[in-house]
Amino acid sequence: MSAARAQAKVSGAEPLTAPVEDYLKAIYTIGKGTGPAATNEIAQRLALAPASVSGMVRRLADQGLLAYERYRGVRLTESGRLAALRTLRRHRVIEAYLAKALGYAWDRVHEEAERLEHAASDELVDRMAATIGEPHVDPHGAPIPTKDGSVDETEYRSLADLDVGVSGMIVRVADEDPEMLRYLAELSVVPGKRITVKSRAPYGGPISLSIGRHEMSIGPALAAHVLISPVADRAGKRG
Amino acid sequence: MSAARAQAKVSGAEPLTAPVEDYLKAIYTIGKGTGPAATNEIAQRLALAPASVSGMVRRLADQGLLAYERYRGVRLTESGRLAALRTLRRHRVIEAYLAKALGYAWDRVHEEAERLEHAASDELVDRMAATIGEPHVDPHGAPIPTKDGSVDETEYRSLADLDVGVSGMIVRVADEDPEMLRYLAELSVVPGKRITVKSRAPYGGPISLSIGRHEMSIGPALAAHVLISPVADRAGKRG
DNA sequence: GCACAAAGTTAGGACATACTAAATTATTTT
DNA sequence: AAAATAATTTAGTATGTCCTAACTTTGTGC
Repeated sequence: MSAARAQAKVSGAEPLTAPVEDYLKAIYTIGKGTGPAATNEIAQRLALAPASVSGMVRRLADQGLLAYERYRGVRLTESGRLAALRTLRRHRVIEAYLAKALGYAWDRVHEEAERLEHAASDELVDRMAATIGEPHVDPHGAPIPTKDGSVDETEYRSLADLDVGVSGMIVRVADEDPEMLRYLAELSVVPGKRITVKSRAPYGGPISLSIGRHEMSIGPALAAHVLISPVADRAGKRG
Repeated sequence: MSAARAQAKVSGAEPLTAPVEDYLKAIYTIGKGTGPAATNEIAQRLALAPASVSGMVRRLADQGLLAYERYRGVRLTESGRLAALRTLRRHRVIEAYLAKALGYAWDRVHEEAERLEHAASDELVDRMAATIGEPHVDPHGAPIPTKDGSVDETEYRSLADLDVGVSGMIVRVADEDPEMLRYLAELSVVPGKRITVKSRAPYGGPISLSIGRHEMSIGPALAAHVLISPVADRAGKRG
């Protein structure tokens, strides 16, 4: 497990607004923590006009949350990264809590968490986490940052990239599209399942899989949203 | 138990903003549901300048949530009253849930609920309520409105108004001041306790009480925040 | 290396919410 | 009923977040 650690600079910060937290989250996930994020991509992820993003990133840069050069995209500063991780922790703990303590279906937790993450205090989130046994991942397999800003940054391969014959453990699926999540659950494509790629049709054709006794085939667009931790198969071959 | 019922006019409403919900809640509690609320009182309760309230109530009136005549105060319309009750239900269910399911102290639930009430969906609130057994009151004894907009509107007498010798059951205490709540808890002045007024000093002097074996005395300002359901005492006398 | 496309920014404006200061209306006192 | 006081509103302004339209910069293809 590769973990990134952050110096806990105790910003004397007033609380961030909901839109600001959303920007930071988006920039974090685009840049995978430290990388740059393009204006257009931020805009797309937040469903905003690019012009709006230009304005906002300037303000966030003034507040010291971003490093920003005109026309060059943005990058989180250390304090911006920590703020993003706090929000991400909130979001994922809330998702896990809703699923485990309140019986939410896994395709419904994202939307609810998306609002609650801006209103829940750190104390509430910590109590939720404690109540359900300090989970390390949310219901879709996304790692939950710790209070001090550590997070598992292992990069997994997507199911779309696995070679034929390779087996792996499903570790994570994309969490935003409820319909997709329901479909995946129907197919038993959920974190923790062992999966084997049986065959792949060329030119974007279907990928055939087996999970336990079940056989199925899915398109590459869907497969790209399923992340896999490779494990040796019978022949000792790796992905 | 007197209950007020409301015709569930299914407004095709976009969700209300947090400030709007706060205004409606304030107006509801000032007017006890149907009465008028003065601009100044709304302003005081929300810690805003009166001028800000004038502006807002006009917009709310335009939206059909309030009946408003310049210089005459406001009154909730039926749809405004229902919206206020929805928020109040959210708030109180959340308070009860935090206390019962997550171990929050009763002096901390208000602040957390104050933020969550604007972010929680009806579904979440209903699940919370179901999980803790559909409570009828929050941790401070305030009645929880039902989903269809009914609420117990019984008006109780405050401890400050009880005559000497009278006994009663504590049904509710004011919920906003954490320090006061901690003090009351220390004295066992909590909902459900049987209380008897032993004596009252004149000119705003202390009120002497007994709760079980405990004897104590408190000032009238504090007593005013404790609501009592009168019960016959040994002599059959009533408050 | 120039022209065009893509990406990004600025300009100007809207809306919700808040403020202070000044004006107005309502109420109370004398 | 006039004057004084209290309550409320209007006027003008600020901030945060968003928009569209027009402009500028960057990068690509020849």
